[in-house]
Amino acid sequence: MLQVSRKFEYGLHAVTYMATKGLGRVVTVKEMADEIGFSQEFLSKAMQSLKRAGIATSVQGVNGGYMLARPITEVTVADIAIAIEGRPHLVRCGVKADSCEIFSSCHHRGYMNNLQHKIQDLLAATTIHSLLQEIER
Amino acid sequence: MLQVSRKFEYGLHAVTYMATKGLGRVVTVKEMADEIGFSQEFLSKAMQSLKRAGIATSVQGVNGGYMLARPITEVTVADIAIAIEGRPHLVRCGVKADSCEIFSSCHHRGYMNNLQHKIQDLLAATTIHSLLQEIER
DNA sequence: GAAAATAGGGTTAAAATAATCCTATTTAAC
DNA sequence: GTTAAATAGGATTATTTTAACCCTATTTTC
Ligand code: SF4
Ligand code: SF4
Repeated sequence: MLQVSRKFEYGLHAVTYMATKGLGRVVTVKEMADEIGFSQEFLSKAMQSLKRAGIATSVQGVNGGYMLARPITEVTVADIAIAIEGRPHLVRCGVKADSCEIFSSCHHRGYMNNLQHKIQDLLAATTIHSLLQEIER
Repeated sequence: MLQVSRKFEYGLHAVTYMATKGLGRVVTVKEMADEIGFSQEFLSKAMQSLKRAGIATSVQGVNGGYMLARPITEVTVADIAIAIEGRPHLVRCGVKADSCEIFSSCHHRGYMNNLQHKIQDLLAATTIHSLLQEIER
């Protein structure tokens, strides 16, 4: 319950890795996978999600790779979570109303949605910049 | 990602149901399952967890059932989550260190654990009493 | 044209969650 | 004391979600 997905962790590690390499530097998935210690294939999927969300840009072909698309003060942990998992839904009815058999009589929805927004706000409160400072390697 | 388990929702509904019935009243799983619209068997498991955690007490035998063990101002949503799912672990290494292949070189753990505690605090900030008020049926 | 890289569809494997089944025990009522 | 209504809980199965893997296409530099 309430566990972050592996793909999100892959993505977050990739972003902090790229951030330490500087905004202009192009890094390959292979390089990141080796450095961080992740599976290249799966990390590649995470990168594709980050690209689609506009967090990273890619360069194809030989000498290609990924780099951050925006300054690290303007990307939050929430952005990465949303890029990779889509907007989080604490309860299933948020995704699809009729996926819950008691939807019409449920009185908890408001509170749950509230909670969800607060969690999202928590994630949005950390930028990659502040995360790196907190990490202080 | 970050979705609450079904069992937790069962448990939370059961607690708010019992709360509206008053502290002394004994209610059966069958009654709750019918009223709320849940599967009796599965709700029963949730109730057993609530009992073990000291949130509900049970009376066995004919005319038996469950009732709340503590005043609703002293039970929080976090208590229910912990009773049912155990303490939440946002990342797998929280449960078991060697479940993550990059554990020894990971710099994100501190932040993740921090985040986890903040989420737990969010849940702990709502008592059943305040939840009922927020719900205002 | 060869090689190195991203892009991405599709399938399989593993794990977590949810649901069900079944039996034991407790206790009130008759 | 027998029956019926209830909790207690182990065990299994089904379903869903997540993670991993495979394979091919495309892009681009040399
Ligand atoms: S129980 Fe309520 S909040 Fe949870 S999924 Fe169903 S309708 Fe949504
Ligand atoms: S990546 Fe880091 S935080 Fe996540 S499970 Fe592994 S060690 Fe823990």
